[in-house]
Amino acid sequence: MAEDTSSHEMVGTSHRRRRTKFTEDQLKILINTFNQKPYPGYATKQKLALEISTEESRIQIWFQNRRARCGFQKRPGPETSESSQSHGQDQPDRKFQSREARRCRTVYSASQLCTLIEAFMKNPYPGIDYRERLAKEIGIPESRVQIWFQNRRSRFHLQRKRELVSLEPEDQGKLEGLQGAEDTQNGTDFPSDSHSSRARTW
DNA sequence: GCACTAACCTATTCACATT
DNA sequence: AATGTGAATAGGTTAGTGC
Repeated sequence: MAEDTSSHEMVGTSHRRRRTKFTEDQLKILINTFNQKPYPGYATKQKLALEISTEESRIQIWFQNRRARCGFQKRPGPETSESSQSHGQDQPDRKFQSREARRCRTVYSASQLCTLIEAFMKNPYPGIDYRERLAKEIGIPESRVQIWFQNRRSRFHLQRKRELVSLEPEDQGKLEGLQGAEDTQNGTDFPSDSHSSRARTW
């Protein structure tokens, strides 16, 4: 109970969301659903969220963590069902998975993207407070902002990898050295203030 | 301290629209 | 068909909470 968004006043790098405490009843419902459907679709998650009065994104995280704890290690596989034998080695149980529909794809307007990109260039690891502010500003749920940042960072990393591969060996050395040096959060160097050259293909 | 677990991360894949 | 990108996933780490 030490939280509350004012405990640290920070630039936004790592201020986490307040930890959710599920009640016994909530957990009962979650576990029950999990036992029947470890990979619920969006509709199920929404319904659950309503039922136990929490956000859908919390349900999503709970299922992720639960699967990890329960040792799930196979995706349910694309809903092609019978067709994917090529790598269908040892699906645990291919019953429950005529996969339910995903959340509808969010379509961002140009101005929303502009705001997001600008924010990303300032800070690729925004804390909960900043994400919420941003979400409010552009009128989309905070969970979407979080996912957008995740995808953006991933693609940034990917882009950098590709660059490294295409560089001369000597330049690679330089770059790698640099990386090690300014490594911030997770072993990466993001543009902290000025984004470099390519910002727009992804 | 330690165990448990929500929150968060990267890397990868899926899915679908656009080019 | 290739590309771009939001959504979902596995698997890992960080950190709050309760004992």
